[in-house]
Parts: sequence; C-alpha cells; structure tokens
Amino acid sequence: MAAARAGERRTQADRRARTRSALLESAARGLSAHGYANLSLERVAGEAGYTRGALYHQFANKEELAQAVVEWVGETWRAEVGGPASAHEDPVEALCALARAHAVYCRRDIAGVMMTLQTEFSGRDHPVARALERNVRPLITEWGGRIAQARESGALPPGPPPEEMASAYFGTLQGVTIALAGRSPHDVRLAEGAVRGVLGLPPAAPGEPLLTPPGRGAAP
Amino acid sequence: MAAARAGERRTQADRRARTRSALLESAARGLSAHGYANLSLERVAGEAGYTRGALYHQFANKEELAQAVVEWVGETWRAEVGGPASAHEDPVEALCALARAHAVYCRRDIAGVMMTLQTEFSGRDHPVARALERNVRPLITEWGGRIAQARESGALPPGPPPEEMASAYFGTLQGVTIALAGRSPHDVRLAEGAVRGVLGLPPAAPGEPLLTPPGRGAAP
DNA sequence: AAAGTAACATACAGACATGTACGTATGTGA
DNA sequence: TCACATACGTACATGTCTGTATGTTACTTT
Repeated sequence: MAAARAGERRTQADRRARTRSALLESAARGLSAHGYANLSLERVAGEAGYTRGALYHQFANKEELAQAVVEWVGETWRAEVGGPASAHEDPVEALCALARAHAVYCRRDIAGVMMTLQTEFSGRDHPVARALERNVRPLITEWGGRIAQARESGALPPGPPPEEMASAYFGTLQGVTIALAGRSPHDVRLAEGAVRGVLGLPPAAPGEPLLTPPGRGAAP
Repeated sequence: MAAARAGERRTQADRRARTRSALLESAARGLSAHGYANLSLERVAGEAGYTRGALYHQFANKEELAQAVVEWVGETWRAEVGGPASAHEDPVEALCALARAHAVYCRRDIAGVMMTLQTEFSGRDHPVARALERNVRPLITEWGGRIAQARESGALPPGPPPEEMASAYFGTLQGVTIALAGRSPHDVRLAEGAVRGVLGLPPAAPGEPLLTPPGRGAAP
C-alpha cells in the first residue's frame, strides 16, 4: 500500500525489484477482483504506492503486466501446491493432496486471478490467453497421466478420457475454492470431497490427516 | 443473426418482442464470452442484425441490458433446472437431479453468463451485482434448507453450516460444468459425482437413471 | 563531488465506448 | 388517407483508458 520509505538509502536493483513485486501484487489483486478489462493501470499503480509512470517503466504494456502476473501466480502455485502434491507416489493420494493444498493456497486474495482470466479470455486469441495456456496445459497432461495411472491399478473407476477428466477435476477444484473464498476451516475438507466425487471415489474416512504430510501447508 | 425479413407485414408489438429477444440472446452470448466490461454494444446489436439505436430504444443503458439478461437467464434456469429439481421430495435425490439438469442446461453457450458476471461483480456495489444477488441468493437459502433437512434425516453427514455448504455445492457445480463446457456425454455423470462428493455422499450406483424423471431434460 | 544513468512523475495525444440528439421509415387509429 | 406513434439508423458529444514523450528525483561511478 505504502510506497518506498523516504530516507532509507537502497540499491537500484533492490529498489526496482521491490516496486516490481509491489506492482505485481497489486495487479494480481486487481485482476482477481475486477478482471482484465476493468483493470485500471492507474489504480494498480496507485494501490502499490506509485504512478503509471513507474508501471510503464517496468512493464511494456498492460498485456505484459498481465502475463507477468500469470507467470508469477503460476510459479507460486507450483511451489506451494503442484510440486508438493506431485511428490506423492500414490496417484490418488497425490490428487487428494493437491486439492487440499489448493484450498489452502486459495485463502489469499490472489486466488481468483487464473479463474477470472480464463473465463475472460476463453476461446480468444490473445497473448494473455497463451500465457494461461502455457501454465494450465501442462497440468492437464501431467494430472491426466496420473489419472490414467490410477485407473490402470484399479484405484480409480473408468470414465471419460483422462485429459477430459483432468479438466473436470481442476474445474471442480476451482469452483469449490472460489465459492468458499478461502473462508473457514471447512474449505480443505470440502475441496477434497468435491474432487473425490468427480473422480468417482467414496468419501474420505473422517479421521484422515487434513494436511499433506510431505509438503508444507502454506509458505509465503 | 439475420434481421427481420422484409416484406412480411407484422404488428408493432410482435416486431418489438422479436428484436428484444434477439438483442437479449446476442447480449447473453456476448456476456458469456467476453464479460460485461468487454461487451461492445455495437457488436451486440450488430450480431443481432441491428444497430445501437435499436438497442437504446429497448434498453435504457448497458446496465439495464445486463440486468435484463440476468433476469432472462434466471427465468429459463428456474424453468428448466431449479423447478423440476425442486419437485423431488427426497432432498438428496433433488440435489442430485439439480446437478444433472444443470449440466444439461449448460450445454448451451449461454451457460457462462452468471459465472462470468459473478466473478466480474463480486464484492462490488453495482446494479448488475444486485440483480445477480436477487437471482442467486434465494437458491442458497432454498437449497441450504434442503441440505439441513437431509442432515436431520441422516441422509447427509454433518458439515459446515447449510448455507455455506449450499455455496460450495453451487460453486462445485458451476466449476465442473464450465470446465466441461457442455461437451459430453460425460458432463451429467461428472456433475452429479462432484456434488455428491462435496455433500459427503458415496458415488452413485452405476445403473442409476441419468435423467431426472419428473422434469424434462431441456426444453428451449 | 560532479557527471551520468536508472527510477519514477507528469503532461499529452490517440483510440474507443457509452449515451444522446435528431432524422427516417414503418406501422396504427380516426 | 392523413395525423400520429413507434421502431430503428446516423451523427456527435463526452469521458475514460492506454500508451508515449518529457521532466524530475534518487542512486552510482569516477
């Protein structure tokens, strides 16, 4: 919210990095709340404590800013959700751990970025749409593969093609977590329940662990 | 797409009604695809075969057009999805029937309207946001009530407050159906699976009926 | 410490969309 | 058939946003 404190003498690179991340975070909040078209760069810069001049010094244009936000959110998601979940060997346990970690991840206000942009750019030919595709497509193939793997072992019942099922899986996950908006202690359990449902699994036993054992819950 | 055929002599009221519904349908498609902010009234009118003059003769402004679309979509949804599902006496069967009917309803391209507008206007004070609230709020209370009812009878396990659970239910439902984008034969089964999951129910038996018995599948 | 460069602010031009005023055509009632 | 109302098209005024050009402040280098 506040700009750089006056009086502290810092290096240029540090200065640049700080304002860049402040602008990115502000833009992420803005995109999550208002979408791309309604995103005013003046408000983005203002809420970060700068003006549009600073923004245009760091990013070539609005498109590039949005792409940078997508990449940034994608990286934090992979670090906090995708990576830890992938570490599970058992594919079913990995899919459930992913859902739980995603629910925790969505407790922040950045959560809506991907969903908002996806609905806004679905079916359009736009650089931001391609940035989304680059970040989402690998997930569909990776987790579609784990779904196929789980089916072969009999851990999952048969169903639609694995990639279609993966799409449904992520859609469901986004749907629950956005509806709950990260409020509550219930978000984790409900997210896991929903994805177990699409996958065709029975409800989890009530006494199961709530947080993914190998990964950390949420590291800022 | 095409405007009124020349040569046919029709009444004024008929003429008005036809262009109004053409504009509404075009606006619904536009909202579903591009959202509110990106919706160009010139394109809306153009795709309906008219100009902005006709649009402004029927609707006071962009806001009123969007509100009319929300009401229109809400009515068709209640007629094709909400009403038939409510007819089921058993609350659990009603909840599952709702999910199946919603999946069928979402096979049209109008499906994204509510979702798009909800994400675009969430947490904002705007006439369109209030129109959405008027159409969505009653659903939360009605189906929250059925959830509470099902819990009392032991048909549903305990969980978060009924209205929170209803929010999660609808969020999940929107998530799956939008991810599948009506492509399918699987959409119906996956939608039911997802909502059974959030509610804490086991998977449906494989031989169960796929379409809601009392309601019709999809009547235009 | 002074010159030079990077970070940021301010001022301006162009594009685009909404809303309005007004003109034209088509249907309606006496 | 003639006066009138309604449906629709066209032209313009206004505001807002992006993107660029230029000025000012903070840091770095010699």
